[in-house]
Formats: sequence, C-alpha cells, structure tokens
Amino acid sequence: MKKVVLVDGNNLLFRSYYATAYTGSIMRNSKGFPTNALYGFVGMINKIIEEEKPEYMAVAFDIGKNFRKEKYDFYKEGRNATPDDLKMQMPVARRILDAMGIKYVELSPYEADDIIGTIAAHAERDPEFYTLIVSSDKDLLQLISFETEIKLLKQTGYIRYNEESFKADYGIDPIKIIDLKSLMGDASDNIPGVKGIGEKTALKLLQEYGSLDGIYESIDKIAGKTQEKLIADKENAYMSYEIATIYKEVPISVNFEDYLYKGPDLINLKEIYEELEFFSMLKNMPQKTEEKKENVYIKVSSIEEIKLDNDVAFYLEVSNINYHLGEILALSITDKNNTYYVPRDLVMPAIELLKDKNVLTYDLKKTLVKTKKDIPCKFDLMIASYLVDYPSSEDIAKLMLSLNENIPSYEELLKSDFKDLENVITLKSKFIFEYSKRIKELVEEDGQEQILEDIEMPLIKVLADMEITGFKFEPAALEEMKQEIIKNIEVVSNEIYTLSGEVFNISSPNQLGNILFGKLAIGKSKKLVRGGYKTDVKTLQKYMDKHPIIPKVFEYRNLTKLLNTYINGLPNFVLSDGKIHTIFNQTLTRTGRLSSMDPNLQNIPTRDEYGKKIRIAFVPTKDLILSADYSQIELRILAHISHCQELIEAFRNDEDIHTKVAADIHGIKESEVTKEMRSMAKAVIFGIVYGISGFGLGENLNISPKEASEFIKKYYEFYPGVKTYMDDIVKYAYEHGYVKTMFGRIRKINELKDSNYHTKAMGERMALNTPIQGTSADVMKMAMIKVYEKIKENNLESKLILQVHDEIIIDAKKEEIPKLKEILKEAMENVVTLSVPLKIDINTGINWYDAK
DNA sequence: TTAATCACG
DNA sequence: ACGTACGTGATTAAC
Repeated sequence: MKKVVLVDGNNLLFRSYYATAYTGSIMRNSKGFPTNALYGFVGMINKIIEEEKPEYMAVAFDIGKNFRKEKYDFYKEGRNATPDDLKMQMPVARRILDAMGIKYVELSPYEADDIIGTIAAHAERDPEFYTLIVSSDKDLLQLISFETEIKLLKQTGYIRYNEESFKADYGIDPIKIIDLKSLMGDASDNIPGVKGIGEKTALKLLQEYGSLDGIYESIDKIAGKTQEKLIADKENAYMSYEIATIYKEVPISVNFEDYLYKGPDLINLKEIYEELEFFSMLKNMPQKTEEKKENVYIKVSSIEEIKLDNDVAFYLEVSNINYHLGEILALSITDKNNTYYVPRDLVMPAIELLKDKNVLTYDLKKTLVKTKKDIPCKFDLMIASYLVDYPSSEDIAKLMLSLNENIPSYEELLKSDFKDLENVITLKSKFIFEYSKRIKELVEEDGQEQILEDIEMPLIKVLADMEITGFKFEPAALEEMKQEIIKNIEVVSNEIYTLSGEVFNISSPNQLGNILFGKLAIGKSKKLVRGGYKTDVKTLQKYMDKHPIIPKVFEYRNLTKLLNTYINGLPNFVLSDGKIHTIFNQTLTRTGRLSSMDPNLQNIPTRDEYGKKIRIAFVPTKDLILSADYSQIELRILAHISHCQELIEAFRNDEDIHTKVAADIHGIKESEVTKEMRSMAKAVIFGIVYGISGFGLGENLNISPKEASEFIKKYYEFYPGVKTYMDDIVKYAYEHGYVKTMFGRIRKINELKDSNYHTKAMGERMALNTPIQGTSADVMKMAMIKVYEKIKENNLESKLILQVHDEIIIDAKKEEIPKLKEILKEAMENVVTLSVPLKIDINTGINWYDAK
C-alpha cells in the first residue's frame, strides 16, 4: 500500500504563527519581512517528511470565499481577523512548497478540511492507497476510517489515531464527531450546537443513542433538563450538523501521480531560505552535488612505490562492521603529494612505514585491533569529531556527508561487495588529510585539547588491548542453569495458561495486556498505548497481590530474559579462542562514558542474585578475575563540584552516606535508620542527581508526589550546597548552551533552546547530570590509562579486560595480585585530587561471579 | 523499522 | 493542561 500524507497547511501556519506571536515581537528577516510562521511551517513539514517518509503528499489551504460563511453568517464570527503579518507569509508558504517538490491544493470557496476530505475519500476508493492526515484540528477526526489515520498535533508532540484507537479513546465511531459537534458546538468556529450541552453529556448521549437522529428519535426517554435543552435547540443541532460535516466532493481532479513526492529543488529552495534568512535550514540542507573531481591515486603493487612525507593520513577498511569478525580489505594513505591505494597483501608492510610519521586517521582502535601493531598516532578524527559534536559513528561516510563530501555509506559498500572500494577508501584518506586540521581547531576553540590529548587519545590503545585480549567465556558452566530455566519457563507458562484459561504468547505485550486487563480485568487503571495496555513492571506491580497471575508473569519475564539475552545469546559471541571480544564505543555517549556492544558486557546481570550466576561463565585465562570498583564515585563528585560541606564532611569521615541522609531528613539518629529509610534516602539522592520531580520520585518509591516533594525539600534544607549547584549549573547551561565536566569535556544542550516546555525541562536535567556523570567518566578513563601504563611498566602478565563505568575487570595472574592491588589503589584513588577522597573496593575470584 | 521491555552503571 | 529521573544495548513482537 502506498502512503498519502495530507497536511492541513492553514492549520500549520496558524499554529506556528501564534506559537511565537504572543511575545509581541515576531521573527523577521533583516528587511523586516515577518518569517515566524514560515519558520515553524518549514520545520514541521521537514519533520513530517522525516518521520513519515511519504510517497505521496499534498498540502491543503483555505483560499478565497468560504461556502459555510456564505450560507451561515455567524460561522467563524468573532474570530480575530488574520493578522497582516501572518497574511503576508501565506503566499511564501506556497513558494516554499513548490521548491520542496510538494503539491498544494486550494479552491475557493472550500476550506482545507474539505479538500483533505475529498482527497482522502478518493484514496479510500483506491485499494492502492492509505492516508495519513496531519493537523491539530479535531474536526478532521471525522475522516478517520479503516485506511485513514490522523496525526493529531498537540502542544507537545502528537497523538496518532486510527479507527481502533479513536474508538478506544472516545467511545464512538470517528464519523460521530459530526454528531458530537452538532450537540456540543464549537466555540472557535462559532458553531452553536445545543445550548447547555458540553462534551461530557454529548458523548454520553451518543454512546447511548448512537447518533443525533437516534437521540431525537428517543427524545422521550431522555430525562429532565437535558431533554428540554435538546428540544429547544433541535434546529440549531441539525444546522450545526450540516456545518460540521466535511464536504468530500470538492470539484478538484484527484490524480495521485500529481502528489508524488519527488524531493526538493535545492537551488530554488536555497534561494528562498536565503531571502528569509533561515540560516539553520540552509545549514541542514542536503547540498547539491558538485561535479566530481577526478579521484587520482596510485595503486600500489610493490611496497617500494610508497614514498611518504612526514605528515600522513591513512584509513583501513575491514570487511565487517564488527571488526573482530572482519578481514582487512585495503589501506589508503594520503600525504601532501600523493594518495596510495594499498591492496590487502601489502597492508602489513605499509603499516610499518607509518611508524616514524606524524599520523592522522579515523577510528584508530579498529586499526590497532586488526593489525595488532603499535601505531603512534596523535590524532584520531573520529574522536575529535565526537568531542565537537560532529558525526562520529563507525562509518566515516556520515562525517564526510555532513561536510559535503558525498560518498557511499559503509552499508552500501558492503552490499555492493566492496566493488567501489579503491575509489571510496582513497577518498576517505584524502578527507582525513584535508579536514583534520579544521576539526582540531574546533577542539581547541572549545578548550577540549586536554580531553583529546590526555584522555581520549591515550585511551584508544588501552581499549584496543582490552578488546584484543577478550574475556574467556565457558557456555558449559551455564548448562545446568539453562536446563533448569527451560524447565521453569515451561512450568510457569503452563501456570499462566491455566490462570488465564487460554494459551497465548506471553512475550507479546499486546496479547498479555488483552488477557490481563481485558479478559481477566485484574485492574481498571489501564494505560492505553497505541490501542493496547501497558504491561511494564510499574503497571503490573500495582496488581501484584490482586491476582496470582502477576507474579507468574514477572517470573516468566525474568526467566526468558536470562535465557534469550544471556544464556543463549552470549555463546554466539565466543570466537575460536574461547573468548568474547566486545567492542567499546568511545564516541557515542553524550556524557563521555563508554558503551559496549556485540555483545554488551556492561549489562550482565548482577542486581538479581539468580541472574548474577550468569557471571560464573566469565572466567580468567590466567588465574583469577579481579574487580576494582569505585565506591559512590558520582556522589563524591557531586560533593566536590557542589562544594556541599555536609556531604564533603560525610565522605571525609567515611560515613554511610545513605544512612546519614536518611537520618537527616527524618530527623533521627543514624542508629535509628531502618533498612527502608535507607533505601528511600538512596532513591532520593540518586533522583536528585538526575533532576527528578516530586512526581517522579513518588512513582519510584510508591509514595504520594506530595510526600516525595517533602523529602526533596528536606534534602535541600540539609544540603543547601547541592541546591545552589543545581540552580547555578542550569543557569550556566542556559547562558552558554553547553555544560562542561571538571576536565573540560563539553556537552552542547540544544534542548534548552527548544520552545517545547518538556524538551527544555529534559535539557535542564541533562545540564544537571552531565557534569557529574561526565566527570566520573573522565576520572575512570584517566585511571584506566594509568593502570594500563603501570601494568606495562611492571612487566605484569595480568590484563585489563573490561570496564563497567565505575568498575575495572582484570584477568589476573595469582602472584601479581598484591602488586595489582597496589597499582589499582594508587592509580584509581589518586588519579585526581578532590575535596573528598576517592575510594575503591577490590575483589577477586575464580570467575566474575566470585569476584564480588 | 519501531516500540516495548528489561539488563547494567 | 501537560508531563514527569541520567546514560546505555539486546531481544522480541508487530508493522
């Protein structure tokens, strides 16, 4: 089926105009021409295209006369006249659509609604098409059908209605919106309806009697005042019905091929944006492709052909995104004179030529892992791009694209079986050679050179070594657990089927929701999501004691998660050496943390005692697994950067921070703090770091928002430094548009510039949290580098193998344990001096489970 | 491909 | 009136 997107153009223009007009001064270009409505309009159209990827698209406008107004004088009476500033922008909206390659439709005396209704009706008669309507106007809801959906724009976000979800929400058929309007009227359009009947009564009546006609047929059965009102306004009701009905036979010729979305005419569009001075739109425009310069390079057939200048850029291409599984395909090297294409067989000797050079590359870690050579490289363009918020994925093509160098993505290259490899890889090394300087300057402008040179660059080698080393994994160690789990899943499934009276897929949230909240009706507070019921932990927990099926569902989920993700999942990643080699992503998180994938070794179970047993399969290749983890590092950093004296004192005295906070906010002695109080305090403390609201904490602790707010207030009373920090950092973020970690890592927070309240609030929470999480990440990275160097210096055989944010895992040689402990303590606790001590705990064991 | 769910710090 | 805790990755269902 082909998707037709129909947009209510007038609605979008009005919305964006009034969204910013209330401030009094609206956005204009330097010639004084108003542009605020157009700016929002373009943004929304772009968003629609991006989100919906329409094959066919049309925008409808009101124009000229209005047949409803001609017939009914009062229609839309009382509305303010369209402001001149908005009127002036309307023709430009049409020009923009032309340049964007989007058809617009308008015909006097019809309204945009009628045009949309007409086109949608055509689409419904043609089995090839289905329709999505975009507007914030609820009148259009009457058009919803089995193949017409509506994206109803809200102040923040939107609701997407199809026939089913509409019915679930309103309890009536979409077409009955007309009947609803005829009863309740519409103040904004000045449709009278029946005086004294509002939405609630109207819906009740319709649910009972089906339609306006049905209501009047049964008018005798309706009691009291409502009946009187209905009788008195019968004429108005039917007139309103007529006005509210969207006319679906507007005399336009509907040929869907006219609505085919072909994409923009960039030259034209650019001109209009320049005229309007929409600089951000200009920046985000896909650039027209320049004529291709001929790509000149030397295809090397013997290593002697390569003559390199001192400054060189290189790029290595591997045959799989997971480079542990891929093979080296080729190397390309660029210096100021030449670019060399080095075929697979000559890659290793060519790498040797780089050793005494000043080397640039993109994704050094990949090359280190693949070649296992020590390449002294001072600048990794991937890392630098990450620091200045440029694209920094594993595919350099994304960065190149953003800087107008259009090359095939890695995926496309892979699909074509690397047919165009020579051309593409040489363009990559040329790009690195040409652009590194620019990106480096950006890093320096931001003052992030320490982060780049002292943290991220030295860390690459450490991570490469950890990835190469890998973590030995013994699937056999989990065999017994696996059989037990399989058996238990079977048992629990059957119990669930018995309790629910039918067999279904428990893993399907959809089916599960229907059973729990539909068939068994275990609770009323169903949360509708896309026509279904929410079945997540929070929702189900409320019914824990209400029905015996709920604990069984939890058990089922725990068991299947363990089985699918870990017990069955992990062995797939064991390579021929019996080890799992994860990939650390060094350029992904917004805070500076690492992430781990293929597989993710940073989320192996530990909170749940049974799940934790998965860790038994992670074993040393030497003698023991050693784990060194920071104690409360984020809270210690919070204490330091907030200068909160009370917290600083507590950490200096090595107090149990959660117990102390619990005692403070309850106004009791520490010895009187119960387990529950302590864990509540813990939730409050963590919540504060995340910028929580009373509501959120309440949800989390299962207490009222009011009580939760009370806790938060108490906390701030005892720790005023924290409150001051939070206010200051948010203020700083608004002023600068970014926040920094202690060591100068920058995170831009564009969310703060957003007009959406919700987005802005999220930006504020990011501003609060990032300096804490990010500083902690910086500290850990520096510690890892130190530990790595010390291990090397002391010629130890033990190996770093994993990092889990505040924890380092080592595959340790038994005799080296005392030395390792000394190194770890020194490196991790003294890597930086704060106003509070840093503290680590060290544990060892014969596997990861025992190293606790 | 996206949404829902759940594993980790 | 609205919406509600930071940062991740993997699996499954459903489109």
